Parts: sequence; C-alpha cells; structure tokens
Amino acid sequence: MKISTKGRYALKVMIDLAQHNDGTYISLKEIAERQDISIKYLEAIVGILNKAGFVSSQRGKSGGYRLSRGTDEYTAGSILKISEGSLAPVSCLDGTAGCEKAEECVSLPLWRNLDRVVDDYLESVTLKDILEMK
Amino acid sequence: MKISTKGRYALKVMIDLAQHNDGTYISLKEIAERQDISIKYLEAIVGILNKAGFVSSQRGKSGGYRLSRGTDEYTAGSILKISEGSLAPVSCLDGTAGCEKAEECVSLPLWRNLDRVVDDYLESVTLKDILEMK
DNA sequence: CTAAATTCCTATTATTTTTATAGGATTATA
DNA sequence: TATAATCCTATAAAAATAATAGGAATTTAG
Repeated sequence: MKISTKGRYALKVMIDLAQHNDGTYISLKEIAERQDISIKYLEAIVGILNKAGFVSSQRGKSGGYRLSRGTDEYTAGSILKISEGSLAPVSCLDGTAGCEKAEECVSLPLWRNLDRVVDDYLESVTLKDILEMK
Repeated sequence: MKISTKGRYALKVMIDLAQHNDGTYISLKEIAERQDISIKYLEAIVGILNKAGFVSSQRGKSGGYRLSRGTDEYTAGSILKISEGSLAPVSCLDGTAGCEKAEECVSLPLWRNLDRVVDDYLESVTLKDILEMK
C-alpha cells in the first residue's frame, strides 16, 4: 500500500513551490538541490503537474515553475491522484473498468469503504494545511 | 497505493475458510478451485497465515486448514498486515527504522495521519463484518 | 499396510512496475 | 547571441510482485 516516488516527489515539489510562492518562476535545478532529487527525474514528475494545470511554466533562461492557484486550492488527494494515476487500493476500483465478478465479490465492499476513507481524508487536507501541520 | 495479491488472496482465503467454518479442515485444492488461484501460490500465502497462528493446519490425507479463532476475532487490518508485511503508505513509517530527516520533513505529518486513518478503519472491521457486508 | 492426498519447505523463474537516465530539441532572456 | 532553462521521446537498470517447480514429510482412508 505504498505511495510511489512519483506521488511523494510530486507532493514535495508542490510543497517546495508553495514555500517559495512569490510569483517568480522556480527552476528545477533549485528544487532538485533542495529536495535531493535528480533534475531529470523531476522533469518527468513536474511534466505531469504541468499538463494537469497544477503549475505554470516558463521556458528559457531564468524560467521555471510556479503554482497556478492558491495553496488552499490544492488538496493532497488531487496532487497524489494526478501523479500516481489512482489511489484506489485495488485495481477494480480504478477508473471505469470494474471487475466482472463485482456482483459476487465478498471483499469489494471493504475495498470500496477503504477507498472512501482514504479519499475523504486526503481531499480534506490542502497544500496550505500541510505547510501548517506539525 | 495498491494492496498486492498477497494481501488480497490472504483475505480471500480467510473469507473462504470463514464461509466453510464447520470445524473440518479445508484443503487448498478446494479453496484454489473456488477462488481461482493456483494451489502453489496459495501454499505460500497460507503458510504466512499459518505461521502467524491465524489458521490451524492438518497435514496428510483429508488434511487442510481451518480458522483458529472466531470470525469476530480477526480484523481486516490484522490479516492484511500479516500478509502484506505493512500497510504504511511510506516506508519511513514501517517498523522501527524511521527516516533521518523525519524532524524536518514537511510531508511526514500527512503520511502519519493517512496511516492512522487507514489503520483505524481496517482495524474496525472484522472478518465477521466482511461476511455480512453488502 | 500402503497408496493417496495433503501440507510443508526451499529454490528458481518470469513478469511487471518502479525508478530513474540519456540525449537532444525548443524556447526565452540576460 | 550565448546561456540556462523547459520539453520531449526513448531507453535502461533495479526492485518488487507474482508465480512455478520439485520434492520431502505427514496422515489418513481403504
């Protein structure tokens, strides 16, 4: 039940951008040094956040990334879902697919409830909240 | 954040044994057929449950497995933790290790809370509850 | 008694997913 | 116009997951 580095690093990037949220663009070089993650791997992760509109980018010299909304407008859940693809504990709850044996599956209600519990919590926490947590 | 087949199958085995909980020993052959999982893979999974004392085994002809306690004495969490090893969303919350940068880690409180939320839910559900869920 | 059916044990293999790295094209600015 | 950045596609390395294989040990049913 682990969150992969994609999700963890995506959250770190968002937190880092939030901590340097002064309207200027922050380069991956800076983030990579602060968070101790390679620039190349960060490129892949920030690419996802960028495509999803979670960050704005500026190419070229002195370019970089910045948050595109206020820190209270991102939930932990939204960041993790975008970067991980899905947070569902079993793949039959991913997207639209759904298992054929869903009707008769005795375990499914448990997984559904677990999914709900996780989602409820992660959607209740904003990036702003995370910065203030201790 | 997926539960692996180890955890899913372990739960299936426990549910199957609960559904045939008449004091007799149920062979892996039966369970394998009902749950559509290979006997060989089941052996590995039930081995874990057996070592943990979750099931009792009887070797030899007409042997098999049966629950060693009442269905209300197993939580979903205990079954999944034994089979998966850990349910923690990040490895720094596994066992005793702990990350060196824990003090300064801005994400950690979120992961701790998520771990708590998951654990609270899964420990609140018993095998008996699962059989009655819909 | 003994053949059959089962658990138990240790390796090994195959597959998939995760975790990156590489190289260079494109873009904007200082 | 050189430099520093994002962006894009492909590839590789490592780790974890999922499963199989072969046979030893055990118990019972006939």
